[in-house]
Amino acid sequence: MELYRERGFDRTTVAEIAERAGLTERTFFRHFADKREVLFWGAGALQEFLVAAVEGAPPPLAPLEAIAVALDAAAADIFEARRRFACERQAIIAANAELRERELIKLATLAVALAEALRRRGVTDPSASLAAEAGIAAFRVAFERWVDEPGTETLSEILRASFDELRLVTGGGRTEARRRG
Amino acid sequence: MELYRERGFDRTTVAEIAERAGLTERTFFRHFADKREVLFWGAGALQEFLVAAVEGAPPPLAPLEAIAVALDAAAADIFEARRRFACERQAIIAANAELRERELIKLATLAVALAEALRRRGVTDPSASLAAEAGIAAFRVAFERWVDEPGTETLSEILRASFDELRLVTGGGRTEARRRG
DNA sequence: GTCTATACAGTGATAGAC
DNA sequence: GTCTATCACTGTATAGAC
Repeated sequence: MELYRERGFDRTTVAEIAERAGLTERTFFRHFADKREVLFWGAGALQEFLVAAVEGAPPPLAPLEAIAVALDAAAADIFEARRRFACERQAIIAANAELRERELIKLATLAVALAEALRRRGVTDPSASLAAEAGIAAFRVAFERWVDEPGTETLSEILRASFDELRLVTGGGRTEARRRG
Repeated sequence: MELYRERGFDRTTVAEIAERAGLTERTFFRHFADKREVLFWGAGALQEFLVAAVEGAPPPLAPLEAIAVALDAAAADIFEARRRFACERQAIIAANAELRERELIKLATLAVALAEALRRRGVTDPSASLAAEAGIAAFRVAFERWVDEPGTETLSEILRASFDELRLVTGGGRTEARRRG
């Protein structure tokens, strides 16, 4: 992370990382499948957290609501406490195309896992996939705003607004007829 | 494409591609930024088509409906005629993690472009981003089913069903109360 | 015996100089 | 278009820790 921040991702060699960590290059690759993976360490734990939250959501909740509840819990319990780290990490990722690719595949994997969790709740496909994908989209939009804007709004709050917008935008037929509330 | 199909993406070297095409390795990299980009040639044209379709959609259409109309046009005018090619290409991509990453970034780029097109229609953010992302999710789900199932259903038909499901799944409050129709 | 690290020697994608 | 360097990543053989 230090090196990536200091000189940028592609100006950093694995040899340098290994040296600063006091390890050999080969050992680095034993811990991380590739140079990018360093930045995606927490992804596994986050996914487990969210899957458990979806599975544990109150039974009467509709698919998208179960996803919303899970993401909201992650926002409050995981992200809020690590805002500075999340911002730095996001800056590094945003500056590099390869890293953005990896980020997208992590989110796509997450969506697949959440769809599976929904199926375990009895939701059938394609509803399960669509709810998971749409929920992740709402999260991404919220996360971006949270990271970009220095405001005092919590991720939870932004996330709820994002889900409201999602329901609005997919809800109506012609024109923006409905109103929030 | 031949080589990727014959021996797989990562068992194919750029030297081999260049040789079969009667070019030097360096020339290959003059045409394609990297080894993967070969498979994503049409992406630019598709994006232009969709952006134009969104901008040209009837003004009273709500954001998601404009996206749906555009994707439907692409399904009928572009994809349906190239089903065999689409399937082969998808098989190559599905078999390789790096290629799946590239595919996702292309779709994400497309979503951003469609969101911009919506903004040009007067839709504000985050509605524009959410409609674009949700629409792309519906398309992806439909495309997968079209490619995987050997049925006679057209992509258009599957796509419409996918959008119906999306509206359903994001529409209700608790439980799957509403019914299709 | 299993786990974790190292040393060493490639292969092949990609960038730069000309 | 050619030549060449860099560097991510892999295969394999080996050795200490528990």
